[in-house]
Amino acid sequence: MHNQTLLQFIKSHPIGASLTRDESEPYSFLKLVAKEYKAHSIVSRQGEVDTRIFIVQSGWACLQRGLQNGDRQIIDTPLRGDIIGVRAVDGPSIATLSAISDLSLFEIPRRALASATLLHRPLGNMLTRAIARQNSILTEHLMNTGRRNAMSRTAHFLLEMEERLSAYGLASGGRYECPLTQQELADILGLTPVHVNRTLGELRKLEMISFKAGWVEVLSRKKLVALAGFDKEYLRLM
Amino acid sequence: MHNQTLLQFIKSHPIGASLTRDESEPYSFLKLVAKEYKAHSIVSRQGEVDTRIFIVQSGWACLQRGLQNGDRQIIDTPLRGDIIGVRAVDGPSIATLSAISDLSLFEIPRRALASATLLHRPLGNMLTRAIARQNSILTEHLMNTGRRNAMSRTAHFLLEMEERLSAYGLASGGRYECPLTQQELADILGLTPVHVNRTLGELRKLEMISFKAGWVEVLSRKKLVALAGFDKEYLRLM
DNA sequence: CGAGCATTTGACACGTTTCAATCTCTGTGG
DNA sequence: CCACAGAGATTGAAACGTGTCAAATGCTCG
Repeated sequence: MHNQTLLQFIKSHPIGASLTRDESEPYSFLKLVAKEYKAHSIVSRQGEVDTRIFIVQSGWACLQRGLQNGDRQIIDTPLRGDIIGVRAVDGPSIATLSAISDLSLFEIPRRALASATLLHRPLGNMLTRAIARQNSILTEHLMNTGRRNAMSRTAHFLLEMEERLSAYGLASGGRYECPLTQQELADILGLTPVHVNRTLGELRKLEMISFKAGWVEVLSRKKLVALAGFDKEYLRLM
Repeated sequence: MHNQTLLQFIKSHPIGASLTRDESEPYSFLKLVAKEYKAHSIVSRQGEVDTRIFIVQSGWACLQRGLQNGDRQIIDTPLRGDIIGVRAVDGPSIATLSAISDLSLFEIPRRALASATLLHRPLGNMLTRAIARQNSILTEHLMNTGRRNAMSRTAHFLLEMEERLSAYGLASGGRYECPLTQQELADILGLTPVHVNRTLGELRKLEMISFKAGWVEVLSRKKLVALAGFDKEYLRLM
């Protein structure tokens, strides 16, 4: 099923489920229409004004910000259920949103979401919590680039992805599909593609992880968690 | 004046001012009491449950997160008007909140803020925007540690602080008080104190900035902005 | 089958860290 | 009011992790 109402979405969302008590559905008119994007296509460009809010229905998105010299940093890879595009003000976008894999997005005009918020209080609550969680994720990402070396940084990221995907049943037995190229991984981790390659090789040699043909498999969670200093608390949804 | 109501605060806040239209003040009972903390004291510890929300009235706060090996990353240095402690869930805190300078904080139980939100819609709106702005700041911080070298990273941070302080008239003529030690700067920038020292020395030699005796002065904004690739758009409040 | 992109590997360069010593403040007690 | 203690700032030399450049190999899709 590709289309649904916002209320249906909220109920199905890990954050929203616990918040939705009354069933008045005053804004069930707010239909969510899924829009499909091909892998590598651009949804919204840094610097351009875009007042839409997106919610990932399926696929891997990519939120990145570029420097003048052409370097870029990938801020996050939003996955199913993640909300994108909540900016404080009606100004140009801070980052570019694109599709890593084929991507399906719900699209809501910011204004419509704001009105819906006024009609249904838990929605605003949910929004706030969703952004607060993004904050946690960003914080940990910052820890990564600021204070962890290539090995534990990479390990940490791969564990985070597994945890986030698990919340939607998209990972099992430590195995998940990951369409990221090593170049993209580098832009996430603040490293060079070459060094990412060596790091992955090292992790493979230590039998901690396998990453090939678009699939990641955690071989030794224990070793990996120790190396990364990973504590999933920051990802908690409820 | 040290104490005020939440409504008064919102009206005086750059974000809130534009949002507050009706004057019904249904929650004027929500008194903000400023609490004073000595420099270097700890307000709230990483890993402990703390359901308070803080708003900086004056001074420099420090939000940091520690690694097992003892390293730490300073996530942000909240300044006047900044809101701290909005976490998605009632779990242990992600980071430690402490005082860099003498610090004055408003303190609100999360629950009280949530109720106030239900009574006065613009408040929730303001909260959302405040967190969204933190998100922008975090994003840029991530760019810094991920993709900028020591020189432009340092330059960028010093420009950001000037911009943020300016919003409250706490910087003028490119000059502002900055109680940060080089050790703390290092933990913000993801560098070593030694290297921060060399970097500041270099910036001084290039006549871009002066930083001594707790005061920062931008000597050549033009050169600094070019070096940092600084664009203040991400800090916009309204 | 070939084109083009992603991965892998090697050698070397460079930015940042590490370790250790010295210097400069600033506040304090005698 | 001066001397001292302790923290922060500064400097140097060497080590180390990551980046750079370039070439080779392996995939995947038309």
